[in-house]
Amino acid sequence: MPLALPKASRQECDQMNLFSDIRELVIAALDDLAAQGTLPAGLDLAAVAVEPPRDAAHGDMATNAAMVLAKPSGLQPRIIADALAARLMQDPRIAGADVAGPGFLNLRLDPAVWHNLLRATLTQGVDYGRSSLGQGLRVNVEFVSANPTGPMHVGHVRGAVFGDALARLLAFTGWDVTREYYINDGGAQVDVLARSAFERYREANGLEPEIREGLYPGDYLIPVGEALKDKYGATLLDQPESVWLTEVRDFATELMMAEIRNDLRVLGVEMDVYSSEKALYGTGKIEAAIDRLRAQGLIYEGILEPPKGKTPEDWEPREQTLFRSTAHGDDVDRPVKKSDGGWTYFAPDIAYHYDKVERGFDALIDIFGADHGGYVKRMKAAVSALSNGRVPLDIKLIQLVKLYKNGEPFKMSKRAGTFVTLRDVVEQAGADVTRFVMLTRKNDAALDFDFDKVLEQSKDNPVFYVQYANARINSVLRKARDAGIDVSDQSLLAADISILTHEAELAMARKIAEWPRLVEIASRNNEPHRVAFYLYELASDFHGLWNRGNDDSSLRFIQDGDIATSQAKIALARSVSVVICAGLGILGVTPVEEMR
RNA sequence: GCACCCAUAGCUCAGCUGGAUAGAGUGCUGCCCUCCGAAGGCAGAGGUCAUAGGUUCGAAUCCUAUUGGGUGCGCCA
Repeated sequence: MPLALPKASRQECDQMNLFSDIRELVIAALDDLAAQGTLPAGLDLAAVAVEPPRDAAHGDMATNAAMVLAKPSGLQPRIIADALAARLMQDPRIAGADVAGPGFLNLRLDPAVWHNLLRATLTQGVDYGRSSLGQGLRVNVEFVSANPTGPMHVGHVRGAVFGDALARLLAFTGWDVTREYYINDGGAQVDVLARSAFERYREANGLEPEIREGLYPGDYLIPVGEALKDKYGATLLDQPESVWLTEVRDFATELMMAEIRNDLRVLGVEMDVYSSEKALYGTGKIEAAIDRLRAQGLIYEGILEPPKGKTPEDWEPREQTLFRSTAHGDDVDRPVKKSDGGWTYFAPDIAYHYDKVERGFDALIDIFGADHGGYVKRMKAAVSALSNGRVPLDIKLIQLVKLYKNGEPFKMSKRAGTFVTLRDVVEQAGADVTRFVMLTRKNDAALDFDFDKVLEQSKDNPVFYVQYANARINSVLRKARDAGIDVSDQSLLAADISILTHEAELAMARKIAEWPRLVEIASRNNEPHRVAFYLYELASDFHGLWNRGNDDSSLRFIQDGDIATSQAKIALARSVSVVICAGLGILGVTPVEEMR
């Protein structure tokens, strides 16, 4: 959902996004050309872009202005490009402007631009790249929302990490973010939990548990049974289910949620709000949400067509209460009541999302497992109807994680109780590694998680590679300090950075300049994985520069006996470190200063 | 049958919401340690971006169809 921003606020808050700065320069130049009559007035400049060129040999930045304006202006791209180039050359920041290819204008920037950029990076620290893109609007990110029937397993981890990183990314780009967990404690599965826990309670009282088919067999319920015994002694043993079900259910659910909160904390995820499905029942909230839809003529009694080609055997036409989701883009209308008159799961979901709309959020994001892909359209339809199209809902589907150990697939069986828990993963791989690796794929692609590879210390492990770059930089800082060089950010800022003129060093600065732009793109698309990939590239460039120092000692960061030069070069390294720390911060990964 | 997601180098994947000669890692081939850290470095080979059309100055990217894979499709959440 791209948002148009007034120029003034952009300049105040996003001081050092070079790409938007130069784009504004290009736009201003085009306005001048229009004022002079070189270009027709009133052209739509929205499609004018300033981007990094694919090949660095083409220059520092490229703009497509001449090509996108050729048709609406009725002029040849070459004519526009030449005029624009001449106009841009009047700005001190532009050192060169060459027309190339089909009409690209390649810009070379004055080295002082890069030097300013490095100073800005050091000044702003890990706030470098922060923006006002979200304009302080309120966004609700709902994620994890695992059923409170057991500890979190590895399948939940990716959703948790993704949601948390997305929340951090949005906060970094100017959104007011609420992280929310929807507790599915209103359905039959929590009754199953209660019955399973009750068997463990009998076990704690010295009786033989009967873990019947359909109950949860996992050992994690044994402590729950013991806790029940501590609370109730033997008093529930001879009671019928009708007496204990509600109490045991609430008790067990609460313990499971405590467990889940703990698991999330281990991963470094803190929720702002926990919402309960159960709490929606009996309050009239579900009825109110349905009535709201009814008032729009979107609720009716009707009979659904059976799915074609694959009709369930026990299918029979049945009149049901339906939500006319097709009026808001869905393929078929969806039932909100079961045949026994109770709500379907969809009804409380509608009420829950209505509640989020009512709480005043400007945008909603749901993070679902890929197996819930079938609910995307109906959920969007519901939010569209409930908010009169005001509140956009983006739903990100998280694909499966395939576990590997020694290159072999690692099978999980829920029934045998041998699933890999979140705790297992974090204990073996560590929270930082787990988080980073989970973000090295886009959310809609399946991800392989190999316990051996993620702990490997080599170049093909992106976590290590990025951390290693930061550690190297800190190693330089330590060495410089030992050599008596002042490497505080203040004194680096005071250093004469303009002596950095080597093409490799300016290329490094160019990569740093991409950070604010990358963050913006990642945020607009709700794609935190882009941050992880950028960090890998940044680290790779840094390692490359480091290695060139092996052959060309003038590229080393510490120049013996030349404090001024050393400080300038260290300022560059320190800037890289700042961006790595900012990026890792978005991913929720702790930067390390030393490899062990 | 329908909907959604996916298809890019031998393998695992990026690819900037339409830009220039499609990029990394890994694997393969060949070089390189007296070196701020070789847990590496440099270079090379490797592509019909699943297929066929369309849209336009320009398509891996957008549209249509087809093929192949995944997920889901009333009384489970």
